[in-house]
Amino acid sequence: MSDAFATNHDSYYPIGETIAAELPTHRTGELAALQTVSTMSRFGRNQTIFNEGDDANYSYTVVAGGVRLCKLMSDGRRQIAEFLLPGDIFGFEAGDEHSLTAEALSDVVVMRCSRSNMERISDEHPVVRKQLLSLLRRELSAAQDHLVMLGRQTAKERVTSFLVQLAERAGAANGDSLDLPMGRQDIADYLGLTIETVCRALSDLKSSRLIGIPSRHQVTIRNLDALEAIAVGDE
Amino acid sequence: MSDAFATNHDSYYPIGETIAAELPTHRTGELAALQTVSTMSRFGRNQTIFNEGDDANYSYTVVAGGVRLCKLMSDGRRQIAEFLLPGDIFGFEAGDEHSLTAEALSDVVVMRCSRSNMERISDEHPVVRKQLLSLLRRELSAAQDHLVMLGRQTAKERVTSFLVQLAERAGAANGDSLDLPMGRQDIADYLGLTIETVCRALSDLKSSRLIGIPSRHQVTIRNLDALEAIAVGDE
DNA sequence: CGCCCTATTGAGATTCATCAACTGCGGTGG
DNA sequence: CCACCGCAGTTGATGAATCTCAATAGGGCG
Repeated sequence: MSDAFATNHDSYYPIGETIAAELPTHRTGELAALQTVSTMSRFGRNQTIFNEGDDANYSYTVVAGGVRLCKLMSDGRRQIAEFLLPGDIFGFEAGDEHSLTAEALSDVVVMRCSRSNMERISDEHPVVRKQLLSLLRRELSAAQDHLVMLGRQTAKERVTSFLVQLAERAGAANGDSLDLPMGRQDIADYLGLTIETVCRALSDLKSSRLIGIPSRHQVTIRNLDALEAIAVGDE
Repeated sequence: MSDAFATNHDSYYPIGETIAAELPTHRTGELAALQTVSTMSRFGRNQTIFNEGDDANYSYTVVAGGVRLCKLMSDGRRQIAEFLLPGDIFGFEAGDEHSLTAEALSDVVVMRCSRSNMERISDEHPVVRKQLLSLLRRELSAAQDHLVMLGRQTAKERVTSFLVQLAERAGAANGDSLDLPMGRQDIADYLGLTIETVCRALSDLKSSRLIGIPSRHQVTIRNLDALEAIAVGDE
């Protein structure tokens, strides 16, 4: 879980377009205002961005790469709460401390915005404020779906739901391939399963011809309808 | 799950103190402003307050009794996301629709506030706005803890964590008794277990003398430290 | 080419779910 | 006042799903 090679570069950007150009606008939308007061940072694979319990001085937006947000139990058990892709915002906390640990799934570029700037901007711009509120509620709603998955779905249903989620997020259809920026262990920790169970479920879907697995980090959707049916429990 | 006897009475209150007096102030705090534009309603045990997918025209505050928020799968599997006690706010949604179903655990009294009033007040009062934001973030943080429970804890740990949560919420110490307004099936659906497994775990804790079970709806805390240790996985 | 890391597959152990019987309590009515 | 009924909870026996442990495979990189 440790990574020696990773280093962390900060670089100050003037303002605006260069950064904005890299962001999928459908996700960040009007939060663009934040970019004007943000700093770019870079993290290597498996590097920690912040730990649960750290002072929550900054919020972040993913620019490139992927991030996982997780909780660790004292004996090492891990639960991943969320995978973040470009455009996603994280580290925007209730209290003084981060409630989750953030780690880079792959090499990742993030924009960092200080808490005070965040608050100032959201006080000044009702639009930004509403967006942040709406962001939180969407996250809450996503967490609730995640609860159903962990509490009431079988292993196969969880893995399938996960793939369907990714497919929807990417707007993928039959024949398209999905990128899996995370490893199998990450998927297992997101789904509350072991890595072996995840593998078996994937192999199973593959031999049923619902998916293809051209490489470790790619899955081809072959029959999205069937996957959606399995995800909801219609065998 | 259907209940014939339950009926629903609405009654308009003038303003203020009579209602405020019934509320535990530590929870609602300055959200008191909402009370001035709220309506009181009453629901019987197991009665539905709103369904997932219903138009989210109102937000609610529990005044007396308990409420469960849950998700249902098409085949009847149920996951309870949250139990609400007096002072808790719910039904404050991201989109046009409620993302969860709300049902009365017992006979319950709620204050209802229209979405438009809610938005107007939160636009006019920065304090209320910040409180709602903070409320959402606390809920999100609670949901994340719930994810760990469902994804990574054993049955015994889950049941124990649940009791510890209740004890903390009630500020209970060794020797104190907790009220369990919900039934065993509700607990099971909250913890992602079956009713039998919940029973066995409770019986187990009882025979280890960590708790007492004077009645169906009460649990006596005998050794909170030991319970907390089990909840975290220190056998 | 060979090593290392990740993923996959296999066999046996364990936890929890399922199915079924029984208990205890509160309410109702004789 | 007591007997019966019904529901919620508890306990027991069995089985299935998933975890654990172990061996094997595959891909990228020095």
